[in-house]
Parts: sequence; C-alpha cells; structure tokens
Amino acid sequence: MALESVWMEGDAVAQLARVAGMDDCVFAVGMPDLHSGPGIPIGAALAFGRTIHPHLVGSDAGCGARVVSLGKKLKVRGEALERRTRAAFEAPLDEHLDLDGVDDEALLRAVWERGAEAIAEYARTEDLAAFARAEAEPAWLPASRRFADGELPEALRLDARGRCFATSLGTIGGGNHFAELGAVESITDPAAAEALGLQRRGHVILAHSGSRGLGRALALRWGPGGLVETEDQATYLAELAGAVRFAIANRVLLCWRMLSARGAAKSSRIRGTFDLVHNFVSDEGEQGWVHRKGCAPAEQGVPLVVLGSRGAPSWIMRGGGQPACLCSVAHGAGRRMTRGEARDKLKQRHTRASVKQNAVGRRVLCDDTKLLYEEHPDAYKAIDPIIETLERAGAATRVAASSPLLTVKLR
DNA sequence: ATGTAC
Repeated sequence: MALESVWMEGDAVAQLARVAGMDDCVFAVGMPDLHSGPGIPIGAALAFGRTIHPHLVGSDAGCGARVVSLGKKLKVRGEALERRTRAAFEAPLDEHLDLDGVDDEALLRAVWERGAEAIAEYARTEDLAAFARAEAEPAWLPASRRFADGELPEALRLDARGRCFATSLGTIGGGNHFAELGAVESITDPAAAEALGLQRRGHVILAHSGSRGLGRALALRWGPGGLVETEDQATYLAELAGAVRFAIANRVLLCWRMLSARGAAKSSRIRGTFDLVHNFVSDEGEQGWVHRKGCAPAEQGVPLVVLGSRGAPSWIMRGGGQPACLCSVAHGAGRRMTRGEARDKLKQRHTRASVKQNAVGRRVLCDDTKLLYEEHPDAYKAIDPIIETLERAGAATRVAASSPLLTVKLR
C-alpha cells in the first residue's frame, strides 16, 4: 500500500511476501513506511487465523509513542532548555517516584501488573499522579500475567548482567527511540486538533520508546515458533500485556522528564495526551490475530501519530477504520537506509558538527556519534508521501503537524 | 531494539 512517490525497499517487500505465505496467514498489509527488519518486515499488519507468532511482534513488545499537547508559552529556551533537559534525563527516577522501601523487583511487578497506574501510585506529586491517570489503557490490552511472590521467572526479572529490568524504567533506549519537544506548525482538522488540545504554534511533547530489555527477554523466552490455542498462547498474551504496560509507563515517565525540563510539569498546563502502541498482537474477531510490527491500530476516529524524524514533522492523525489496511497505520517515515549504509554514506555528506543539529538548528541531545548518523533525517523516507498514501487509502486523516524543536536521544 | 563482548 503506497503511492509511486514512496520509495520501497525490495528486501522489505520480499520479507512481507514471505510472511504472507506462512501457514495460517490470512491477510498481510505493508504500510508505506515498510522496511526490512531482522528477518521480518517492519511497518506491517499481519493477520493469522489461529496462530500467534511472538517473533513477528519482535523483541520490542509494547513499543509506541505518546503525545502531550501544551500551550504556547515556553519559559525555558535555548541553552538553558538543553541543559535542563539533559539534567532531567540524568536525574534518578526517585526524583519523581517515592521508592522508599520499594525494591527493584517490587517496582517491576507493579509496573508490569498495573502500568501507568503504578506510576500514579508511587508519584511524589499529585501532578504526576494526575498525568499518569489521564489515559485509559487500550481496549485490546488483556490482564498481565500475575506471578506469586518469588515466582517471577529470572528471564523477566533480570537482564543478561543480572540487573533488574526496573532499572531501565524512565530511560529512552537506543535505535530510533527518542523524546522530543516540538511545535504545531499546521492544523488541517481544526475540530479534531481542538479536541486533542493542539493549537497552532503550541508545544507538543513526543516520546517514542518501548519495554527496553524486558521485550527482548520476552522474545528470547518465546523463540520463533507459532502458538496455537494452547495454554502457552494465553500465557504469551498475558506476558506481552505486562511488557506493554511497562512500555506505556515508561513513555509516561519520559514525557514527564521533558515536561519538568520545559517548566510545565503541572497537570493544569497539559491540554491533552494520548498513547499509541505499535508492536503487539491482538484478537480482532473476524480478522483473527492481528500482529502489528511498526504499525499502529487506527479504528475510526481514534487519535494517532505518525512519527517523522528529527528533521521532518510528525503528523497527528485520526484513524479511518479501513478494513483493507487491517484498521492500521504506519508508525513513522520508515528507514530508507540500513544503519550501516547511513553511517557510510552520511559521513561523506555531513560533518560531525552538523549531525548534532536538528531541523531548526538546535542541538540534538545525543552523545553517541554513530547513532547521530544512523538516525539522521536523510536515513529516513520523506514523510509527506507516507501521509498522503495513508489518507488516500482511507487509513487515517490529517489533524496537525508538529515540527521538532529539541530532540533527545540520551541513553 | 537491546545488551554484551570484542
């Protein structure tokens, strides 16, 4: 599904065709941001009649994006904003959460079982608690698998270094994950924008991140096989739900760090917020088990965001409920170059200093030079043809575009 | 995407 103006990678199409040919695959649709992943396509919705494939969800279960709409006033700007933002991401989590007497495993359990609600429970301020409670969990999200004390498997408690996954809560991670302060540059659907608290030149905070090492542990635990109507299938779904809750809670905290740096960490200043998950599988009745990998649900009227890059706007849209697209939309612009290609080609084209600047000439907060090249805007497809394709296909309609002011990629 | 080891 793409206009001719959307560049499409041959390998990615071949990967999509391979999945479409798998046993029990009843429908497969590639989004215009389709690109190749580790043996599986990214930017696709894949429906199976009876089978769940954990490896099609991949190692970043629950990955998604959160949008927070703010007013126009920016109290902190320029270098002070950059300094404060860096400090906000370097600060320990207990600046925001009261974790006295709460060990890492207890925190992990709470977030696993209750997601953002757990953040509200531990929040040091009523403002953070209100923010964490502002969004209902997605309707498709089942209960997380509960574990008795001591029963939590090592694989879901400890990373490869023996550290509890709770230590990654509130961190961005690597790859294409980021937090961003942006500004609304255009509004296409004024009524929908108003309902989401978006106003022209108003600020927008974006967080794109996932369940960190926890999703990886889940992928390793379940391996490449398919799960068919067994107890294992139910167990995987309940564990996936835990990882999704962790990821949602993580995005809440990332947005809160951005809000505190900007000087707007007050629930009264927040005009709207929503969250979107783009790596998961859910039971969608007649359609079967819909796996979305780099692809978000887009039922009629729901708010969603299609992420641009640090040099291109992200589009806030409304879902079109298009069955031909499995009620789904692209998750972003999609890669045009592999990470290796981006490093090689873009080092010729751009200086080390220039890759540290984003579209508006402000610095990108990122200490990893390799990552600055890998995630350079040139490594991504153009966003406009992606959005145009989604509209023409009836997958979603434009509401507003937000352009990046400050991009954060601190680990 | 993530974490680890080289």
